[in-house]
Amino acid sequence: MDRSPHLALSPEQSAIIDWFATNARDLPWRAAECTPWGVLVSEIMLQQTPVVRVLPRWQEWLERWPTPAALAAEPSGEAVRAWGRLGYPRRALRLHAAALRITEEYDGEVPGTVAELKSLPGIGDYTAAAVAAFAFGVRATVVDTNIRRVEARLFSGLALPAPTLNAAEMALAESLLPLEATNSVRWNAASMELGALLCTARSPQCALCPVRASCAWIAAGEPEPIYRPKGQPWAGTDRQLRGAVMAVLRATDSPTPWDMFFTEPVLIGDAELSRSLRHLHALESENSRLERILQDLLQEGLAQRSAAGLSLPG
DNA sequence: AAACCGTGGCC
DNA sequence: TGGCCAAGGTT
Repeated sequence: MDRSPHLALSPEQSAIIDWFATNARDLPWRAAECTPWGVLVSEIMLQQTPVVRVLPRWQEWLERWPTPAALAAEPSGEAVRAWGRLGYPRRALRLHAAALRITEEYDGEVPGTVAELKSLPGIGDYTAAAVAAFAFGVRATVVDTNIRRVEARLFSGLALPAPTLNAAEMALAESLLPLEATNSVRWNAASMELGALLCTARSPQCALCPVRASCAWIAAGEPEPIYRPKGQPWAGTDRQLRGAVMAVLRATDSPTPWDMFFTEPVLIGDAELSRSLRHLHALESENSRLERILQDLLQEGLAQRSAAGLSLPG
């Protein structure tokens, strides 16, 4: 009662936070007993990856490596292998590197400030703010794709946020962040969840939205997006080839003979992967591209070479 | 700044 | 069916 006026939430913010209180998903990294390490692992896994795909991997990781020190004690290749098919395996490598830094420089405790978190590999603006807010209760401006979309529609009347995060969006997000820490965390989590569950990129469920009456996008007549998102090609790309090679390396503990990547048939892993790699190889009149890909993977530390062939670092 | 980096599900 | 999308980071 009787709070200072400048600490008050706007009606829209109160409505979204109230909606979150009864509609939030029961995700394990939101549990009270979840450690900062658990939050950090979840945030890395969730980068560009749907929740449903993350859930089983996150459970496995936290059981196997309940602390940063536990992960740091194993070779990075184990992290990459346990990453499974989450995609962007560099995330696993960087998370392992972050665990090493946390173990050595922070006595095994995940740091709790945005600046410290951002200095760790694989942690950028979003993840640093998210871990600080959700694991430590820090007032930090969390801006992810969901929050950007919610704020673009609700306050800017746009169908979608800009192609890349810009200064105006950041300023808007900062101006909206509640001053009091607990409320700021609630706002971050609630606006993100609204974007994930109702205010979705396609077919938003406005009928269920707690702030539909004050939504600038609805008021404007739900205009179409101003731009056309750039699609990312896949078939025949380096990414597809890298993915196929990584799948082969993940599937076995023993090094894959180097020549096996250039000769047919590739009989490692399951049949689907074998077909995939053979197909890609057949498309190449030269092997220079595959050679380059393998060198890239070696240089990045996603793979290591030995006399016996190529394998995950171990 | 724009391109690159995996994967799979959905309409 | 295939383009779009998913709690981004790095160069």
